[in-house]
Amino acid sequence: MPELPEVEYVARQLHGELVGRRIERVEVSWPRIVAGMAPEELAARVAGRMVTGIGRRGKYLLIALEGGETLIVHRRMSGNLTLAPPDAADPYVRAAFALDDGRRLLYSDPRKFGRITLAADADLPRVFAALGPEPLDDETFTAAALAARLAGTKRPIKAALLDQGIVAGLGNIYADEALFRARIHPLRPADSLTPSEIAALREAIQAVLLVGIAHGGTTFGRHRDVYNEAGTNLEHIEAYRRTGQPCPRCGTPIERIVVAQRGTHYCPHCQRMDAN
DNA sequence: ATATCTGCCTGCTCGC
DNA sequence: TGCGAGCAGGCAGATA
Repeated sequence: MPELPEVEYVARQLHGELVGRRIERVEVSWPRIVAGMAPEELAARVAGRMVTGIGRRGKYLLIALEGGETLIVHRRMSGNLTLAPPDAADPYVRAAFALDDGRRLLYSDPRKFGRITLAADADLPRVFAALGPEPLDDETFTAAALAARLAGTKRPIKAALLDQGIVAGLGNIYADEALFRARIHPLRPADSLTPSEIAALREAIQAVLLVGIAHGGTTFGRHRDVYNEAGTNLEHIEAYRRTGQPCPRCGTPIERIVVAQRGTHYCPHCQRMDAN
């Protein structure tokens, strides 16, 4: 699933490919992909505009357009953004952006969970008001800030990490990886973490995200980059979906439990319920 | 208000 | 071998 690293990697690629290009036309083949307005309205407001910048907030990809509006793309479970050659036949394309150089930026999504919308730049702070800090921003994502958001909630720490209001951009893969790296049991009540554990968790979150970005993201299922290439970060995954396989640190078989309705993978030896 | 549950979707895996 | 059931899971919206 596309999480922060998968979105960030694609954002960096798109920066080089799209900035300065003009979007001449938008074709939507699955109307519900467009959120907040009719597909025809989005198409009309985007057509003819030049791309002025690419950004990311949490798992949201931002395509800034001249005229003060920004396309917001969320790939959810199975969405990909690719610059396909003209003959590419993909039955899952839900929207296509025709560029002024003849290429097309395709949004492909079998599950149809993804969403594309358009917002005025002035409204972006309000659109993302509920999102927590960017985990790779050292100014806002401090140990103190993380501690403050975890205080007062007894939810399992795994559930808290999946809450985009606590920290933006983590999904099931990198939440499991961060907890494994920080040696924290996923069921630990969020408000029971010690200051040193919170500091370790913060470091672990940043580390697993940076490793993910460096390897083009984790391709477990369908994630592809802009050039339709799979990411190679699966080789660096230590816990997620490794049920029964040996822990890279101690050799104990990785276990799978369900936390907050989601498959959760951890080492029962390295990640104990009692605080370290 | 906060925390948990349901629906959205379809490709894939598993068991009979 | 074929087929149906169940799983995967981010997020909006509903419910407790």
